[in-house]
Amino acid sequence: METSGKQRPTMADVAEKAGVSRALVSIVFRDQPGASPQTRDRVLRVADEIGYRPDSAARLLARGRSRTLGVMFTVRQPFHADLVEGIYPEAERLGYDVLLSATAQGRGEAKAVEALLGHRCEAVVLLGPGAQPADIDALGHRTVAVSVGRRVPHARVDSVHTAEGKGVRQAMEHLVELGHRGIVHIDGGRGPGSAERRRAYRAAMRRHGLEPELRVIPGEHTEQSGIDAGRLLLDERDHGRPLPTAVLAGNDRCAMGLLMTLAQAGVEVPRDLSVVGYDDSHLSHLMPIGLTTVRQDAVLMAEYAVRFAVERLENPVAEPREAVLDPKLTVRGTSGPPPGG
Amino acid sequence: METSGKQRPTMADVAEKAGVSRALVSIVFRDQPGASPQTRDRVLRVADEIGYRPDSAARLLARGRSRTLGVMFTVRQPFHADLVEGIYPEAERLGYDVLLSATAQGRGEAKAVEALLGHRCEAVVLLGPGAQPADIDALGHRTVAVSVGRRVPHARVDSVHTAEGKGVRQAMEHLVELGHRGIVHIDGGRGPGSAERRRAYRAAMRRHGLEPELRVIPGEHTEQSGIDAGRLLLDERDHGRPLPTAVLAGNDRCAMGLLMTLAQAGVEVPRDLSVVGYDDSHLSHLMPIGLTTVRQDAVLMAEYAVRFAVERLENPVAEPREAVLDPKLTVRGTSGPPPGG
DNA sequence: GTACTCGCCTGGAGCGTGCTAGTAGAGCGC
DNA sequence: GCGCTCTACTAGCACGCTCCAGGCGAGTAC
Repeated sequence: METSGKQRPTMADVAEKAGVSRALVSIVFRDQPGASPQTRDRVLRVADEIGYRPDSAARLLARGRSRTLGVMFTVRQPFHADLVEGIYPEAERLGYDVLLSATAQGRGEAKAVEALLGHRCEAVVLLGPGAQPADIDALGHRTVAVSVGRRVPHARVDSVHTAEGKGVRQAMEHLVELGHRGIVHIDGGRGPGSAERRRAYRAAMRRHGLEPELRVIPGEHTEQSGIDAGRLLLDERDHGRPLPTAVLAGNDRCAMGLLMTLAQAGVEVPRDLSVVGYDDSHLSHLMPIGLTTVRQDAVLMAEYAVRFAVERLENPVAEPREAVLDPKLTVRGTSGPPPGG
Repeated sequence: METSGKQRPTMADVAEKAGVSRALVSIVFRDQPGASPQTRDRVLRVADEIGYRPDSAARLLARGRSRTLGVMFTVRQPFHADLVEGIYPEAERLGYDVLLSATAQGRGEAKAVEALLGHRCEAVVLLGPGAQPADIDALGHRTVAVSVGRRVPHARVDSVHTAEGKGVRQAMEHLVELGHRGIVHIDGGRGPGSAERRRAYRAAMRRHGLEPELRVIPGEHTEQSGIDAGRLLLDERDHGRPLPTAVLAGNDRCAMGLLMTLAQAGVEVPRDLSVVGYDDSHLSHLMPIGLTTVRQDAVLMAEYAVRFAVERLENPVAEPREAVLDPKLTVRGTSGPPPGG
């Protein structure tokens, strides 16, 4: 079997071998009317035989449109993985191709987006973008863009996110009902949704008359942040300050870091301390007792994002839209009544 | 500011505005000799002004080569994230573009690879492929392919993996030296490298005269698998069978699941039980006490993979190559002397 | 002077598709 | 016979770029 060095077969090859014109092959492959069933069959058979596969570059160049959606994401965010898994099927359903571009060390968001645009993506879906609102707005002017997990108020982009306030409120109600008063929040810094979550936490504490107990530990959406916060709390305990009875983490990753630190220090969850996360990424199910968390429906968010992008492509002048999904508290094993309660 | 409906600017636009030919613009953008510094400047300035960005589809179509590497990966594998982060810079260094295609629910490896080939990737890098060797071989005949983390003995693909046996051996020496005898292995099922790791575990147990203690718990490379194994062990303990004193997990994810289960059950690591992982993915650093694990150098593996792909593109008839990297045991906090030792 | 090289630049032929306009042939009504 | 429609098909340009074969002017060697 001859192997390499071969040119990949083109439409012309198929056309010649099937004894038809290139245009006819094109028609067959686009599933358009204008070819008899017999010819259709023959063309497809020949194509399969010689291993022909339409060249998306040429195709893309020829028709004006690429029908491709670019997705910018961060490799290490489990929640992004959930979103990506949701984006693929919905895009396929609407006849769009998906191109992924990851941010990474030495490859910032700008670079990742450039790569997507260079590949002629018609729209860009940004998963939890950390860029300045002004930059996002600028991008929205250059192309169709959708921000997922972060609202960008006055920018020319659609956005999909959850009602952060509502989610936090549910979590706080849950904890307060269990009897908690000393509830600490580890926040997500400049991460998507953090500001809203922080605000809602503060409001909930005030509403329940717990203002004296209000405390926000600065953090970010990483495991390390949870670990750091955990160490801080344990350290303080060793110096006389009692542990809070519950912690509302910035997201699941942060909660996981915290849980590990606590476990290693012999603090039993939820007996000694309750922990609530945010996202309901796949991580949450992994804990043997399960992480109590605020569920953001990744699949639904992904579907909205794709649909927004596609619809805006069809009607570019529409006003920016915003989908605000209802989060839902998912009570699992890491929350319970406070020690003395 | 006018926004949408605009055609994206082309080379011709830049050429006209700069008062030169299209070919000259092309030269400037490819950074090739044949343009004076002044002209170069002017062209670049004009291009920037009108927001020109070379169209990679057209570019790709025009030169025969796409200079694009396709990467198939699994969104949820942290180690893949590490690899992807290593692939980007190396590919860029060698002048290649990177396209990612994820496997996901309802999107198998075949589909992911098809997408890459449709986009004219010259080579495909498979991260931990689970496909049949025959299929991988077939792919290797159709295009340049590199398998990472899994050797595919008689196939026409290059591969990069670590000397699994060596890594396991180091881990086992470490545990035995600490005084462990009851060492259990949770294996990785059909996951990449699992067979070799399992074999090396068995050999090591025999070599140290621990054959009676030899035990392999079937698993896979997921957190869930670690959780299940942990539950199994705890369950057995409750029915009288003593816990092993050490567990060699199939990979880090598995180890993490196990650790969580243990922590929740009050089993203290490493006092009551030592745990060793495999991969040294970012997870490992996250534990407060750190996970003892066998380090696979993701960056180095990524570099090899990219280089193999590129070199084979230049010389397609070369014999398949195999890079076997030395893993290195990284002792952190989850391993220590056995309870009675 | 001629002959040559060298640096800077242009014209035009592709690359593999999509798509529009058009053709050949069959069928039908008159 | 003619004119019409309909199906099955084809010719050829366009897409935005690369790259090759030059061209033009200035410098250099003889």
